[in-house]
Amino acid sequence: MMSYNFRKIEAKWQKYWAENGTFRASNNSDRPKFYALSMFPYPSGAGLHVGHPLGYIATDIYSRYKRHKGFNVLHPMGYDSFGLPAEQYAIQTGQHPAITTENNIKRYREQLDKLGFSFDWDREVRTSNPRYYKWTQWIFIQLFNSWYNKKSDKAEDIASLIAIFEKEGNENVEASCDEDTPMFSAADWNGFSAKTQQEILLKYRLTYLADTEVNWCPALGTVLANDEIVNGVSERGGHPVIRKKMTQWSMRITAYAQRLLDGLDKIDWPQPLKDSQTNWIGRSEGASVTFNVIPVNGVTSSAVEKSDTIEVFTTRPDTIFGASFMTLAPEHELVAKITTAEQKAEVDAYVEATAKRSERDRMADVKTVSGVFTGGYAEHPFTKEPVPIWIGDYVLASYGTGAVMAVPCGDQRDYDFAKHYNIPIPNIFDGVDISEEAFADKATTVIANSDFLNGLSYKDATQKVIAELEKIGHGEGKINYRLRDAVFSRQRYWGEPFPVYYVDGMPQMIDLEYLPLQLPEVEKYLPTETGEPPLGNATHWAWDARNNKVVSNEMLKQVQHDGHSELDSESHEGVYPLELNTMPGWAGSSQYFNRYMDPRNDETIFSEEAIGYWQDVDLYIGGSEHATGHLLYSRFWQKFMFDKGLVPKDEYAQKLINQGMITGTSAVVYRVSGTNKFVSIGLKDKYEVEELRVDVNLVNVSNELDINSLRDWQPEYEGAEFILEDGKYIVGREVEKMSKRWYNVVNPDAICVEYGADSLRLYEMFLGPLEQSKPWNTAGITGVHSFLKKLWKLYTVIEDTEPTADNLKSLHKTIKKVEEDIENFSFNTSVSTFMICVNELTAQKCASKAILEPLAILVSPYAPHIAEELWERLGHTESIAEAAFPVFEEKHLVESSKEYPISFNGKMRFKLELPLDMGKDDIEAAVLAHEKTQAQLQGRTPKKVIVVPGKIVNIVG
RNA sequence: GCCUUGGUGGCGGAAUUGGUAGACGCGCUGGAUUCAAAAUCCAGUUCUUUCGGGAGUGUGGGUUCGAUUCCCACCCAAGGUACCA
Repeated sequence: MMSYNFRKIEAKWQKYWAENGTFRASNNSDRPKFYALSMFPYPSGAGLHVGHPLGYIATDIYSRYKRHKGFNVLHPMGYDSFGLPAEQYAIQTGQHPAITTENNIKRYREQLDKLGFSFDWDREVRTSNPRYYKWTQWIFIQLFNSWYNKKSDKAEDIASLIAIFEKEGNENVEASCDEDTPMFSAADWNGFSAKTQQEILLKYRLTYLADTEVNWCPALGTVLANDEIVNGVSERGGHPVIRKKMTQWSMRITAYAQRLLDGLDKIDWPQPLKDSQTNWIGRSEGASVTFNVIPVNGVTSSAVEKSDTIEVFTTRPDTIFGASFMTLAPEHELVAKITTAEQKAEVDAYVEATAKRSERDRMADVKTVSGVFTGGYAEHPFTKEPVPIWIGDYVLASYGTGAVMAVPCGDQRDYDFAKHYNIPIPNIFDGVDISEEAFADKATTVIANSDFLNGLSYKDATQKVIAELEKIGHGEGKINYRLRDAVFSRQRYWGEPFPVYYVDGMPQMIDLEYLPLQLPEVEKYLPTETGEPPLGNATHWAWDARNNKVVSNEMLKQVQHDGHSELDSESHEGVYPLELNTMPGWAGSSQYFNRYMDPRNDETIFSEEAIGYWQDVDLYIGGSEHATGHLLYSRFWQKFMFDKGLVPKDEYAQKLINQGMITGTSAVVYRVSGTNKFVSIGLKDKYEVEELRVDVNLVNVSNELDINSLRDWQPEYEGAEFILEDGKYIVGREVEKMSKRWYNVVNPDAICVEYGADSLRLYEMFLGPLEQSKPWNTAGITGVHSFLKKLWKLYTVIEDTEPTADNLKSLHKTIKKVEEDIENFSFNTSVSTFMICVNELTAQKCASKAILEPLAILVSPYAPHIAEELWERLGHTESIAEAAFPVFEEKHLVESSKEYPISFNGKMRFKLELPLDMGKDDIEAAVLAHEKTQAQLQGRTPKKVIVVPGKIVNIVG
């Protein structure tokens, strides 16, 4: 038999699988279904590094295992191919993002193919493919045409809302809607103009237009995310950033806050991930309380009206009698109104200063207490005492109502504020000292100095005060969520276009049959000179609503408006401007898992048969960095789809696993300061040195640097001198994130060439538990590689002989362990188990087909190429992929004797072989009679002897 | 600060319901084979030791015949989150 030629074997079977469609999944089968999914990648220009396939390998092992177990397995792969890097590249080079993306996908595909995954490539999706994003646009339209009915607790068609409005107005409607939605009767509704009706409906739709405050960078012409801003200026370029209101599409995800929270109990997802979603949603129970603003004599801003109120949300309504002031966010709409003449200058200055700070800045600076008194007062709803109104930037406009009733004795922030500005701190807790800090322990709270709440606990007082508030019409129990509606517009080119055009400023959806609305070509990928998004550069970007097609912008009449030229939507009979924003990155990934079920369907997003058969994802593996992004938005869309009766499950992934990060092991060289001399690590302490990273690929297993290759690597090393130890240059090692800047990125390609995909797959699993992050060190791969060579050797002779008892024991031990491991996603321990098994069978000189055949199947999910080759060698003509998983039989593991560990006070001191059927007393006698026992005891009499038959003997004394 | 996860040899890690700590692999040491190297094979490899043994799973306590495993307090690291009313 030839040696293990993995290159030939792997190429052979990869070709075989592709040609035979081995992993093509059918949408109907008598076999039970199993849907295994890995998060699809963004195809970046850098290609895959060894960290990427970790999750894919795990999913692949599980998929292959399930196939052996008789399941009809769906295991698809695709690309999240809209995104910023391709657009950034286009801005720099002018190359169309579609071309960049296509090239990157090609490279990804080549790399993935080399790793031997059992993907059903016939089902590949790409979010940037019009045939795919047609359905992203379609879902957007579904959301637009829906509202959330809190009575039925689900999304309903907007038509049902209109019907209610026509019949009874909105008084009895309980819906998730904008805060500023006015009340109207049926008569009002029917009297509204069509445009007004549209405006009102927009306040209810699940996707809607709203003025949202964003971080606008005028120099870059785009909105920046919080983490793209550093110290108030853009991270790229250092341009100033301002807070600006922009009209943007939003997703009413808040409607689903409670259901997103409740759903977490039903799914088997990692606890940390559930926790971060729970925190993100941020449910808090409390009450909303309304304070009337007191008109003050001598207020220049006599705008204050009797009816002006401040609504606050509090989780501690029980402490309402301790409220000694109120604090509004500087942005609060009432600030200007209630500020008195004396305070105006100070307040204005404060408001302006706050506006300059980014939200992130404000939040990072927790220590500084700052605020200004407005001069205004509110009336305490119970005591009717005036309560001074302050503004302070510790109150965030975006949370709750942007106003708090400050109870300094019970809240540390309020306490600090009150201390700083000498505001009284009334104590409303019984027997508690608040001279040093606030008292916030709910559990031991006893209310005092609080009228009808005196003597009550937190719980009772809360209940009572809410009832009283409701009675006097000053508040009610309320649940508040931190979760905010998600902004869905991006001022970018490379994303899904909205299927939206505007008539008289009101958004209109393009009819389903004319989708997809394809991304237009543009000359430049930057914002326009007038600050419009890149799509504003398109010359062919207007909607002809009569012929239902995109037409040239020239069809739109230009009119003068407010002194500058604007598109007039009334012109040219039925030609209207199209939306210029595009959808965000998470749009395409929010339903891709369902689309895989029926990816070539152009009639519907997926057929009822397909979704009816596959139902949901059984196993989803991906990175934890998506915890509060993709994994929350996709749950939201799924619940919406469920409400619409489009999917049978309201949670799409039953089980989810986060694979850990693979960190890189950087190589460090030490340059003697001010010279071009490099000193080996063992000698570095004798010099003053700087640490520099060099390419890890220049270093061998023993941390020895290949100096000649280093000289070629970068010009700065060409003339370098090296101070060696024992004739070698030894580098230092540093474990850090795998990244180009540390030169520690390891590509799978070279490893596949040198050791093969099976070695790489095994090694990635062998590194450690799937969920944990662990350092990569290519050196260790020789261990699994030589295991594969030993495995190969084991099949040199194959005979039809009866297996020995030892053979069977080795095999069945392995079956049991490997099966348990796969079920528990403990793939690292399986690899050890295989090694042990092969070592044992080799020692036993096993050649029995009855052992080697099932062993090949066991190995096949992990190292599929070699398994196929061995399977063929065993005489099979069909792929091993569908071979039945071996069945574990206990009888082969039954032992007749046990090597008992004999411990003294819990410490094992020696071992003693005894029959397993020996009784407790006999064991005790045998152990006590043993000479080593006597030596241990040194004449003492044991106080106690614990015998656990089949396990252990412990002697106390 | 809060939440979560983790802390075991030189390194990655194992120990499934409390029962032989360090499986398996890397690296290292010695040996065989070889003209030599690679590859392969064999032996050893937690620390300590007066070679009998003793200590040992981040630290300190506790429960137990027995604790890496359970409980309490603390320390450290990684990730998430943060003036959330």
